[in-house]
Amino acid sequence: MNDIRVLLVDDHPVVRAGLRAMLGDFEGLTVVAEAADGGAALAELSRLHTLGEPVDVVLMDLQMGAGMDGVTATGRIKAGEAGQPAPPVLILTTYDSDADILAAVEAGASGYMLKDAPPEQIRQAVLAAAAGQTALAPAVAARLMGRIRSPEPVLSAREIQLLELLATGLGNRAIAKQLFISEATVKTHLVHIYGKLGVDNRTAAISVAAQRRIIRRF
Amino acid sequence: MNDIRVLLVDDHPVVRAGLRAMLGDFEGLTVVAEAADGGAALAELSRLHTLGEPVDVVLMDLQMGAGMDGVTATGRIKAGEAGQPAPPVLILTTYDSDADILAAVEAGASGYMLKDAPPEQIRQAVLAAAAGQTALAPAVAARLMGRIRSPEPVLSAREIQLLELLATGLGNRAIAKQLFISEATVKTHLVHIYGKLGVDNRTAAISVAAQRRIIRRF
DNA sequence: GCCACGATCAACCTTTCGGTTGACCCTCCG
DNA sequence: CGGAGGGTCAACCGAAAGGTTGATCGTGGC
Repeated sequence: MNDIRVLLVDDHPVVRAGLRAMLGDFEGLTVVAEAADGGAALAELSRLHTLGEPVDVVLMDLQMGAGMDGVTATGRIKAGEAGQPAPPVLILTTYDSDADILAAVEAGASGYMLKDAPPEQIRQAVLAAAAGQTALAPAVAARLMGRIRSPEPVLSAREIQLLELLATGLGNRAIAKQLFISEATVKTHLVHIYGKLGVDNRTAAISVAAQRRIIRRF
Repeated sequence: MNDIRVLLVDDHPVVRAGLRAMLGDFEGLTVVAEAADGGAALAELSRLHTLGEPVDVVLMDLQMGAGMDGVTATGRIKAGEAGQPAPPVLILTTYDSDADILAAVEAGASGYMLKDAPPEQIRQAVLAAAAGQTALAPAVAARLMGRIRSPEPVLSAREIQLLELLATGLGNRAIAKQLFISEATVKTHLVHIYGKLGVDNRTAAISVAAQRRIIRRF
């Protein structure tokens, strides 16, 4: 049986070397290419596709320095920009905030692992992704489960998106412009957010959201 | 001539594997031990010291999940807790905020590299550290120079105190009550804080202060 | 088909915040 | 001694944010 062909996407040479060494030690896995950001990843995928050497799994970081970020890249891969059929994308990143996880899942990622995971867990996730299954880190899975049957009110994806802009210090007008909606809508969302988080102003909302890891920590 | 003996300290197995593979490819370097956090690093150093196999360079991450962070560990190593003479500590991390760099330098680090650096640069830095020299990533060096030329305005203790209450989501009235001062005074302080941080509202102030680690992160 | 719900927008009003000016007191330091 | 700088307070004004009501639209479930 042929090896599972993996593309590594991470802006840190150190991490790429680590994954190469780590995955190379396993039977049945081969790292066929690497990319330092989302744009390079798309190019690599296209190149390999036209060569008739398709990739079985993309292992992708989310934060990528200056280049195209992982969520954007995942969305474009899934849109078929680098050839059909689009390979499964397994996210491998450092953070596990609700915002990151939701964005990745919505972009079409088929798994979400954390970099502090033991090697064997990462290998299992790659195998699962190659088999068309979904693989979530235990911490991530727990977080998603908690979202489903939690007594606490659940924030919608849009509300979380707003919350993140809020945390950068933008005013309502600026947030409205960023999201291409009216200021009135921003205010409506904020009222909902305040209600769900049990606060009554934007700074308190940021504080609570950061503490509950609804948004990425500063 | 004997190899330079390196201790790796990083909470991510992936990163440790990468550094091990990367440094192992170079002549004159040997990774003799690894640790997943500051506490384990101190233990490893002590153990190797009593075995008569001292470490020449410690390669240390700053953010270390749950365990002891890199700055604290560096300080304690330099205090001689893991045996004298204390080996040089080279910081290898993802972030290059002023607060991180300054804290590391003050703790006694003899270098500060970023994880997105090319392998050769990291090798050079390890060699420099082993030789008792200082090695800074270009981006880090530039940042330090910039600080000297135009030193950032310094927040007073009272202003930082205010900033911390601000970050909990309190309004001006509540902050005033908490500090036993009038609301007018709170507003005066806020205007000063905004000026020093280069922002024009309280949420942006929190964002900037958290990023520069003027206040503790959420 | 209808209902629930999220997302969108508008109008209105109250409260808070941001920004300014000017003032007083204290301590540290040259 | 006298200035510099931090901390305190007041009054004022315009801008922004908070809060309410009500409405439309689309999607997904029953």
